[in-house]
Amino acid sequence: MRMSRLLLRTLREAPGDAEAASHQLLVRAGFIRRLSSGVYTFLPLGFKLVQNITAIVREEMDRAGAQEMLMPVLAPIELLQATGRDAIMDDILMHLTAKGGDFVLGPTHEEVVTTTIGGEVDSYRDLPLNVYQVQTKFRDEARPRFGMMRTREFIMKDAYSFDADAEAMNRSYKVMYDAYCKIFDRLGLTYTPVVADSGAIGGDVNHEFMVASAIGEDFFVQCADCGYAANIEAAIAGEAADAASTGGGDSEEMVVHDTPDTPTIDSLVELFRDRGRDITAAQTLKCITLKDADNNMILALVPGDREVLVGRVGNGAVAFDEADFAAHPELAKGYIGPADAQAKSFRVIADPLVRTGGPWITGANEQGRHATGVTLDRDFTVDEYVAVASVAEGDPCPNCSGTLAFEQAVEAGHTFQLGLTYSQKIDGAEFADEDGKLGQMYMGCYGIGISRMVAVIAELHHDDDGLAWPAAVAPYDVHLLGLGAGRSEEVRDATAKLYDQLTEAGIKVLYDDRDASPGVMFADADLLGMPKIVAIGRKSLEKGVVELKDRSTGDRSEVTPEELLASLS
RNA sequence: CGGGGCGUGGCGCAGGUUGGUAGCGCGCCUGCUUUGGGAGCAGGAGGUCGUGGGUUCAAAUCCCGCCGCCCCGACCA
Repeated sequence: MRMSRLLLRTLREAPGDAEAASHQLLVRAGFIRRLSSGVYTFLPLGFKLVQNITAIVREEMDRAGAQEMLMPVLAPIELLQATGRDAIMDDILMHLTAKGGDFVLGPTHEEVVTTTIGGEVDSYRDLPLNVYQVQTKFRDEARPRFGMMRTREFIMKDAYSFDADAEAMNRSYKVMYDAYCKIFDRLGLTYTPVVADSGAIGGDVNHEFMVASAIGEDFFVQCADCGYAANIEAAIAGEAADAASTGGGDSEEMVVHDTPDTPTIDSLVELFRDRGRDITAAQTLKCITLKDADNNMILALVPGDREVLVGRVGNGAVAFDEADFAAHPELAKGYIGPADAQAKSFRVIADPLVRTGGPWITGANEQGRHATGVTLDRDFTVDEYVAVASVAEGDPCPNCSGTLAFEQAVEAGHTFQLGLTYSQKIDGAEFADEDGKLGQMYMGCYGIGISRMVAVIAELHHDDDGLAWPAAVAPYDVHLLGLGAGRSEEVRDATAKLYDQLTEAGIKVLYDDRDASPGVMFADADLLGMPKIVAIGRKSLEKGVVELKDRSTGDRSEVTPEELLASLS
């Protein structure tokens, strides 16, 4: 490709509203342009990148036995209603009313694929089956972020496996899991598969493929000793977690203190420190009021330095909202304690850490008052122990004697074992088994955000001068610069000749044939980030060589055109 | 959805408190010179100052509403 004809405008300065390095560089290098918040155009160079990433994903999907197809973007709302996801995913669904009825723009395709495959598969002989597509998805994200990292319209590869039983589903899952590892290896990403929470997709076993990054929206924990890795939402700390202690011993009296304006743990800790008592958040007891799907009231207890993972409570539990507190004026919001909670119709659940810690500093159930020396089984009782506390850096590993470290990361892919979650709710997802009995298909689903990969790879592969694409995804293999070609016929001819030779050899070349100054050419080449930069100028011509620079390593060498051809083909 | 910030040529910004016919750098066009790490000179094009209303002789500037964008949080297959 001759640069003089390429739709490309590089920017010397980053757009003022771009924060992440990948976002700034992708815009500066002319790969993407924003149309609206979280809605982007891929310009020619950016689209080549998308195509290259997609090609790798396709190869590995095909190799793993998955078959590519293409489902509609439009999904009838009735289909989502059948599984209840019209409500579950309500806040991200984009609706569209058309002559044929009400639709949503597909945010993911479990329902569509289940009904489609259900209609095609009637026998166990048709299974196992794995289908995939590469398609634009729509999610009305509350907050698009960091350029291509989180957008409202994005390209995704989603695959779905169908099996006759759980064991076969496990095998299909393993094949996909391995394929994902190959894909991320080939994309030049350093990743960690972690045990994850299944969220709105549902199902049991699932893994997120995490890429460590300072702009990641997720955190996972990892044990350096045994390799255990889990999203913090799914992570469970080992039993031997150190007990927090107020140092007062079991005999510490319960004392109520006036603690005005301390509705949060932080403000409480600060107040005690101001009063000369040096406490930490871990010595306080966090009491969170919840209600479940049957409107039962639950009080969840965790040490004050932890969060309550509401999803672990079960039965659709959610935190009290303002209306709930308004309906229960006897609860002193911000000063709730566990004392006599059962008398207020709470079921008290506590993380096991509550058993090993204490005495606690916690709410005294009166506005502006807290109690110290609050002791388990003397001042309050627990109905059930559930691991509802978030893990903390340094917690013991659940699998070995190591400790857990935190890592910030981007979710690059996610694989789920869905089981019968969808096939039970969608009509027709049945097949005749060997005995002629009807069974339901065990499903798995597997997603990779293709357009997000553009941002993730850019985050990992750039420096102060610009992007540095891995060879496997780079839009072009070689960026060829004709230094001063505008005034030197020799240089122009030599560069054009090399361009033709390289192109004939099957090498993808971006040829800078613009009448630009050498500085502009070098700067743009570094910004665009093709793996090899080859410069020809009067100086190198005199020596009969070309200058070769490896964009990633910065290594420079002088080689003859013949040597260059030989090394690249 | 809560908090904060910002909307002025394609991009980055100044001007705004003190109202008086819009400016700088980059980019773009023409010409000449220049050419190994974002060239110089000269000339030129391009702006409903997000939008609607209000105050005023006069609004980019002051007041009110709305829209959009970014960051933090909540949320997030």
